[in-house]
Amino acid sequence: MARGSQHCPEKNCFTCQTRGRTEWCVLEDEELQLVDEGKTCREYLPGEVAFHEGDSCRGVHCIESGLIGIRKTNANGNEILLRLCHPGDTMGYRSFLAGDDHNNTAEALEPTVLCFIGGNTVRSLLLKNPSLGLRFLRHAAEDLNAAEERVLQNTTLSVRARFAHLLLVFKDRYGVTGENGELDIELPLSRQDMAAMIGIRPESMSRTIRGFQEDDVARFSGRRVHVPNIADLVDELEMPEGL
Amino acid sequence: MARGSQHCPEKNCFTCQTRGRTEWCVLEDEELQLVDEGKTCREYLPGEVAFHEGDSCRGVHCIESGLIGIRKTNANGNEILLRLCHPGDTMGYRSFLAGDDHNNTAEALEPTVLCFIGGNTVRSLLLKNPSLGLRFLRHAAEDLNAAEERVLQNTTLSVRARFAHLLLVFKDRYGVTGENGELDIELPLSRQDMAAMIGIRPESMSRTIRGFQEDDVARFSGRRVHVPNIADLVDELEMPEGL
DNA sequence: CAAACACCTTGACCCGGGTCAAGTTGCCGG
DNA sequence: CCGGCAACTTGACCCGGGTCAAGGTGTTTG
Repeated sequence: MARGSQHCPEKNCFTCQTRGRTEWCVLEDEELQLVDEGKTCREYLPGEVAFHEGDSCRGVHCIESGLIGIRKTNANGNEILLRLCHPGDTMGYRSFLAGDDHNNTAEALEPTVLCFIGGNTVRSLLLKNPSLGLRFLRHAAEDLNAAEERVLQNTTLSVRARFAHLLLVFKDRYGVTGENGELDIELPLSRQDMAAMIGIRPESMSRTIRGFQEDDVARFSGRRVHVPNIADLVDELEMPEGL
Repeated sequence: MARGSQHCPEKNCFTCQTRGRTEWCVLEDEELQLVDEGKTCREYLPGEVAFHEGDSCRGVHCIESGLIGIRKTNANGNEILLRLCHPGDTMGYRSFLAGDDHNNTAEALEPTVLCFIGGNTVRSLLLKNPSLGLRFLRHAAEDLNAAEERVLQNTTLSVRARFAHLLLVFKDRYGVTGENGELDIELPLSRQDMAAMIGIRPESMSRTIRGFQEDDVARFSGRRVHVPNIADLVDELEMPEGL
């Protein structure tokens, strides 16, 4: 195991770039002070794990910078990548609130700085400021809709359609849209991690990519993707009915 | 469309059998009074729908008695049965809290009585009593874990394993366990609805059932299931590694 | 520079489950 | 008792994606 992890210069919640767009934006200065004093920051290198499935959940993690992948493994050793977490996202709040152990694994996919906020701090904040709870509730509701949507997608759509869908999701955060329906994306993931996101094997990922290139839906070069016409990508979502 | 739906004699929240085990158990008498006065009750016959995907969400529904199936449909017309809701369950709180339209459909699978609680009532309760919000938050967290678990199951397990899993889930609510590992279940669903639960076609459901019978894992007769040995059912979950 | 290692790609093969079509069974209304 | 309809079953066929095995490519390490 790489010895690259380390405590890093403490970050400051008051000047945190992302706070305005997160659950924590509802905190009063006095409450934020509590967070700021109680938190611990740490840097993770790619491949390092912030928490494992089964670890007891002692608080929540907030992403200051970087990229985290949430993985889940089943009894047979199969693994999928459930979702990506970006700066500003708070991780582990569900296990924490449900009073469970962590039920998935958080792994850094890029160099990442996490702030850990202990359970006692979170509990007292929830009591002090009920709107924080409502914020998390709203977030959980949205995540839940996304997860159920995904259950449907994974059981009904073909691999091609699922991959097209994934690219369209990446578009919003990692894509640049050209004037005439063109699209360029800088992929945040390796092929095998993309495969894990849509629940297939790396070999199938390769073949799907090849398929898209043969049909001129998209052109891949390393982590760069060029889509000549977004409409073609959208069409992939509705393939089943060939008429 | 059957004209069987009707307002039914109003139910009383104070004497409701299931309240003690639900989110609403944290309400003070005065608050419960609000719910009781503001709610509307209605009976639904099998096949009737309480709300459709896309309907605007004006409040939450609480199940007094009966059984509800939550369905979700995608753009290509494929449909799955996401989960079942039982007496005491509150439905629609996620769309309500996220401020979205309903994103799935609630259909009665048995004669069912629902109490509808309007959005204004819910909002004022959440403000009055923050622990209600925390209750729902906890519930959402649990649902989310279940949904993510299901994403994993559906993409990694075989149909046999998924069906075995479904039967084991039914065991808790609809099963009677015998002394020597025997198990009898009274299925709450038709075959096609079971198929929809694990994301397969009715034909595959039939074949899977036949497979279980041929291997003496379970015997099916209408909605009655007899499992000679629960251990065999559990083994089905771990098939992939045949060693 | 070479060796080692991860990641990716390709081919050959196979099988689980979807699809289509044709029955069967069971239930309900007249 | 019969006719009609929905749910269920069965068979034949096919194809998408998994699996296994063998390279290829690129990057880090000694």
